[in-house]
Amino acid sequence: MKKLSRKERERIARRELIIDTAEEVISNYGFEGATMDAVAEKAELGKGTLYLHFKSKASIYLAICERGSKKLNQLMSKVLAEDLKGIDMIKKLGMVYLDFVKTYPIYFSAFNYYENLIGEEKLAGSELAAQCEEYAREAMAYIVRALQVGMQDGSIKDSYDPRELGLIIWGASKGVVHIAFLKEKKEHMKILDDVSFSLESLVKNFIELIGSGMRSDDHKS
Amino acid sequence: MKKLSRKERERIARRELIIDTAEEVISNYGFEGATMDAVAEKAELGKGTLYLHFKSKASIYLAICERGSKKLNQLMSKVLAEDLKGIDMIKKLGMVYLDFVKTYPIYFSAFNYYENLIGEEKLAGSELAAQCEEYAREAMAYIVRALQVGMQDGSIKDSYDPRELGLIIWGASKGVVHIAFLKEKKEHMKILDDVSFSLESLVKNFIELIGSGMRSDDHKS
DNA sequence: TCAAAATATGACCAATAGTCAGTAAATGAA
DNA sequence: TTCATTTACTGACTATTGGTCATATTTTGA
Repeated sequence: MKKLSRKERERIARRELIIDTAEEVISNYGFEGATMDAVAEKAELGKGTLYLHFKSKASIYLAICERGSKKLNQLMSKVLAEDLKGIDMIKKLGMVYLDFVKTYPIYFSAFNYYENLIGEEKLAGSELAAQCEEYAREAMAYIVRALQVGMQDGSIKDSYDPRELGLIIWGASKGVVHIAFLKEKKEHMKILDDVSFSLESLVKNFIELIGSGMRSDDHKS
Repeated sequence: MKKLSRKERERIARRELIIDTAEEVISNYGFEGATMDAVAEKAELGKGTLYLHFKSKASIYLAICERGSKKLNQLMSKVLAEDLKGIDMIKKLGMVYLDFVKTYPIYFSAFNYYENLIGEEKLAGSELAAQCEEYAREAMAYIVRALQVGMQDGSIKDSYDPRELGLIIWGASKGVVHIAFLKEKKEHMKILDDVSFSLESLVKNFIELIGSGMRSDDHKS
């Protein structure tokens, strides 16, 4: 048992090494520009070895996506554990997401990559894709939970269906952060150059905007 | 002059044919799966001919993106011409966008494709990319204009900066429609299966939500 | 009528994802 | 320790596909 355990640990370490290296290469060359040969060389492994751990290039990207989802969910779960009004939980979830994107831009890119794959087979029947989906479901559950808390404590209107509202908040948050994020990557997107607001300002105002839309009347300022 | 004009028309027709065919092939095989050979064959042209009109595969995708932007902007400009309260213009712009995405899903995909390219060179110095950017800027201008109308006619709070609010609305709308759109592509995204709302319902509620956030107090129900 | 210019073509090239036959290392029984 | 067997690794090779270019075809206009 000990022996198997060590082998298992080594196997996992190899896998992690590959993912680490892939993140590094992608950071330097982008998702398009990163090649399997480059990853193999940087990890000091033969290319074939990569394929012992991942069945395709897309799989590695999904693994990165999985890492990111896991990390984000950990951060979100902490917010849920705090003693806050529902409306403030929602706000804090928004800020946590913004912070996450700024701290780990590569995971944000990986999420987009993943979403673009949906619908184009490739990830059909993939273990990793299923895991990513599960994490996404979990993240969604946190948002819905916070909304329910808010409806319970009276800080959020209960005229919306929490699941539908959750989906809206999730989508809208991603959209706003996405657009703010594009702005940070200089070059192009001159539309954004006209607007001189920071990512923070944008997200805070967004949270404020939807916040005042969903806040129950007896909590309005 | 007549001769040159005819040649010019033929040249444009060829170009349009290629874009039409590319749209068709992409619809069948996805952006990843579509190959230049497939487009050439379907258009009954030699592959080299494609490169007389477009300098790369990405260029064709950008051309599709440009078409879509143009179309969307036409639809948006009509809304601006209507005699509506600013807040209702914003709502209508949202519905127009939703309708656009449902009617021309390929353009929505093309937009996403375009955005993913931003930052990864490839479209540096591209004529088409510049045109797409210009259209995006124009779309943004419509939203800002509608907000200004609303602030003027009193239907929208003037405590926000219209440009910042415009960016938020634009990003959030895209995010919500995006997530609702993923739902339509069956398979995967089980998170969304839990939620049985239609794209319409989602977008309407979203518009309602941000609407009540930005509506000026003397217009509140 | 025909030479020159413009246009079209597909065989070819380069890059890269993915494979596999062969090699090396680890294991564990004798 | 030895060696057969299993496991892990490798990089040369294949297949696919975006992009090029020498050649062929068509159009032009003198």
